[in-house]
Amino acid sequence: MKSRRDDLVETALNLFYVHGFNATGIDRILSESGVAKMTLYKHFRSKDELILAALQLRDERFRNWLMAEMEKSSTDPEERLMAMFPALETWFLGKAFKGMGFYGCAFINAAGEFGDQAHPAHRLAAEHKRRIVDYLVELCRDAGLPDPEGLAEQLALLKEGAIATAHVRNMPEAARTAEKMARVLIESAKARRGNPAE
Amino acid sequence: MKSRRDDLVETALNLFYVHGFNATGIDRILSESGVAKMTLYKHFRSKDELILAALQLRDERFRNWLMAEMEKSSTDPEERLMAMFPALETWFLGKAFKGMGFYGCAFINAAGEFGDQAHPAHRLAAEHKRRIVDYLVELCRDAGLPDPEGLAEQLALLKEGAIATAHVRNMPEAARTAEKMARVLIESAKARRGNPAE
DNA sequence: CATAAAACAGACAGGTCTGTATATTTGTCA
DNA sequence: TGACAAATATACAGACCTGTCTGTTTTATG
Repeated sequence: MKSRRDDLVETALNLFYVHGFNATGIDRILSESGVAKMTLYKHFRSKDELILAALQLRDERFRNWLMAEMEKSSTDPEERLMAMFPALETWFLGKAFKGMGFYGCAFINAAGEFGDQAHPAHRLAAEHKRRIVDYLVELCRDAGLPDPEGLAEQLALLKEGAIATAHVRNMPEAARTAEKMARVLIESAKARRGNPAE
Repeated sequence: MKSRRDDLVETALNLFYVHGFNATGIDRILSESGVAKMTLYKHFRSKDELILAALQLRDERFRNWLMAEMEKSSTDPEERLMAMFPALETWFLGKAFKGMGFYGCAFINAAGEFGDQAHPAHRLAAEHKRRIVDYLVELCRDAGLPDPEGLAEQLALLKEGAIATAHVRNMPEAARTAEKMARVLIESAKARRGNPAE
């Protein structure tokens, strides 16, 4: 059972994602969700709070989707890591979230609009990224890969690069580029296991 | 001799970069640049045109800076490629452009606010990224590296990933992560030279 | 069914935004 | 100095923005 609050946050997330935060007025969110203005301000103190709620929903939904994609691919941790990249490609192609095309990463976009590191939306974006890195570290550890923290940071950086490239340049194939790079980097890390010369 | 138009575009670029495009009103650009409103609309038809002019200035200035940083590092093409990453780090630390802190990539930010691929600002962002890739391809070729186009795309992807990571998570050290990755990828490409098995 | 909470419609205040109009001042160059 | 172009200040129109207020209707629950 979806509450009016859920309708609101859902609609807000979609509009913010497609058109940006500052460019999306609450009147549009209200008319598209069919919710009255007073109801909005009963649930949220301000538009900023609605933005935060939308980003929290996005964080939860995106990470759940990504982890599910990775985990359904295999039971092997290393294969699960590599499964991140085909998952990204389906996202880039607009096939990941129903009724929602690809407009880049909502959190990179949020950090762009709210450039100040102290802004709550920017902090939320940083948290989102950190949570994903944490998950990758876990998988690297399970896979028995050397320097799991360092390798997870590398894979996360590939993910960010693929997202930015796919969106700005309209190049969904960036996922495949990142995939190839990940393979090389993981093999290189393995080759240096116990042989960390240089 | 700087014209009023230059003052306008310069101030606009700074404000757009720090606060975002939609969040920056013309009145603020006018008051900070000390230019009258009618002068703006004599030089530009609309705010959108001013945004495009600011992004064009940014494109020119950023690429000139990056290429100069890379070229002053060495005469060897491969070393020049690798010099991109220390250059990125000085940027992330706010030491690249005087009086201008680091607020991510202006073009990633623009693509975020103007999500539609057909929007002129988004297209300009894509062009900016393509021009940088072109330069990297050229360097890869000069360095005699195999598959220069593919390798340049990889290095560009590392650059995007480092930028996004440095900005969203406030991690300037992402430049060093990307640098290490680049070294591995270049060595791997060389090792497969004439031996493109698998 | 009765009652209370929730959501509704719609107007409105106060501010900000882009863009225009008008009239005055500044600067340049002959 | 005189003439012309450029930039200025200021006011304003019209739209949009967030957030508030009032009163009505719907919905859920006992």
